[in-house]
Amino acid sequence: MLAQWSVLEVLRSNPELLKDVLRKRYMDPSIVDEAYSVDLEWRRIQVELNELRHTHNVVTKMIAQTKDPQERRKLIEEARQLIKRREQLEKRFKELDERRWRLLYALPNLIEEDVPIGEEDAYVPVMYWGKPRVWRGHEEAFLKETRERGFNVDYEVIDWRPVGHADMLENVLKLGDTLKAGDVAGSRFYYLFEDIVWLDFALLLFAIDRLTSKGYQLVLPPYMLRYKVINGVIDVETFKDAIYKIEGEDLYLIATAEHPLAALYAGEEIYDDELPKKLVGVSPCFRKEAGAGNRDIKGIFRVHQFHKVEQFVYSLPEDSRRLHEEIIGNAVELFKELGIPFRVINIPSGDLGACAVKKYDLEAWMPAQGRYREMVSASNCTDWQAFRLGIRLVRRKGMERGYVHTLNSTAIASTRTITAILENFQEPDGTVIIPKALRKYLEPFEAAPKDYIKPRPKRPA
RNA sequence: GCCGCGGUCGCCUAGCCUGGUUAGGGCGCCGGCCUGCUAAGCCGGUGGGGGAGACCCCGCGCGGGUUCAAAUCCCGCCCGCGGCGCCA
Repeated sequence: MLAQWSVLEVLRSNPELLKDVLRKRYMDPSIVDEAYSVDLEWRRIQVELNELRHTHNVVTKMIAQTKDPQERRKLIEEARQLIKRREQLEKRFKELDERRWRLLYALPNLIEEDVPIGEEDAYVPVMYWGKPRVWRGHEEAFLKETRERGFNVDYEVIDWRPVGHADMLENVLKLGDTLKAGDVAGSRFYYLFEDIVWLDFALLLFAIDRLTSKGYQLVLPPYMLRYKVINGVIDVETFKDAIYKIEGEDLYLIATAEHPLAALYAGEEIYDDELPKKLVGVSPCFRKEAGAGNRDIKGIFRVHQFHKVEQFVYSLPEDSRRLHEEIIGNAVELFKELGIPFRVINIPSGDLGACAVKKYDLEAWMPAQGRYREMVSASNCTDWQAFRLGIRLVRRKGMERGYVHTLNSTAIASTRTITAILENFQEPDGTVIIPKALRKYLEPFEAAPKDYIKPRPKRPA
């Protein structure tokens, strides 16, 4: 009993606690009872089966040493009888084993003590930053989200209502076309043109530059993964609602670089002196958005594909809390540099993904919508992914074994960040001021915009 | 896509043809002994699971099959290397 998964340990030692976790996540806790009894039965049968296997092994070895043909025949007959019994038990064990794995795979991670308990709206803001522009009509809602939550956020009241990002793209700047994209690919797809495309790449380079400067290692991962791998990284819900499958092949499009980055050390052992391993991945992301219904149907806030720079960290169990603060801190720095007003919230138990024990979201203020919207999500997955992917930790001292912890956080998601820029840096005449931090990444290109994006009379292409 | 060869413990490798010792050896790593210190040397450990424990089971890319018995034989798949073909 060496390397053990924390959830399995709790299942065995304190199933009531685990049931409580499920309840806090608004999941059916009865699965815990089932998993508990199946695991118990599985262990019991295993003892029995191992004994049978042992006696059979003993007889088999005797056969090998027996020269006398008479004696041999007798032993072989005895072995045959043992196999009959063994096979019956093995059939039961196999069923039980499959059922056990299904149940274990359905269990969510534990929950960190400081996670707010409740459904979606029970989130707790932990910081606000920037001086949001608040249209007069949104002032009340804004104060509700700030002052009433105990944060006195400095803001600027404006009398003109900013144009929403979708209209900005489509009708003011005329640098996006979701209607044509709808014709050729479907809703939630888009064409972007000229300045917006430059902006997309500049944002990615900006995030990559900042993170690699901090020592994060740059990775371009595969954009597709096998079932076995992707199943180790995400939970059923995400699978169902987010993942595209390649027809006729055992391949799935990644919904984020987190998936292939987590898989990078699948089935391997990592020595404690190599940790933490900090990675920054860049990739397109493909999402079905199956559960989204008509939410955010306009524009490019919630789309089937976008680019993202992702932070991913492999850590020692005792360091994962600190590194969780670090990666959300990195995202905070990026948004401060961009000058986009935001807040960070602590996601409540009911809204946590199954893999995470704790999650922070960074939400940007959206002046046209009059509310904060998710830009970044930072999760501490502890050993949940590592267990499923078999990423072991080996401690030099005593060669003790366990599982590493994994953490992930968005750095920049291109389209979402663009929506925040289009709304926050919009002037009354429709011009969009480009954040100074991006200048460096636009400078080398003659055709790229530098200081602002101007409205156009018509779509450029 | 086709043909050939290969995949063994953290890494390298033996074993496979010809089924049956405890999967042997080297390196690395951990612990101990020795030592004034270092080097060297010696002993043990170094995949997963179960059991309170003595121990036991499983594990040779993955999944099946044959057999009393499979790393070894057979079938399918995956991956790698070489060759051929095809394509940008």
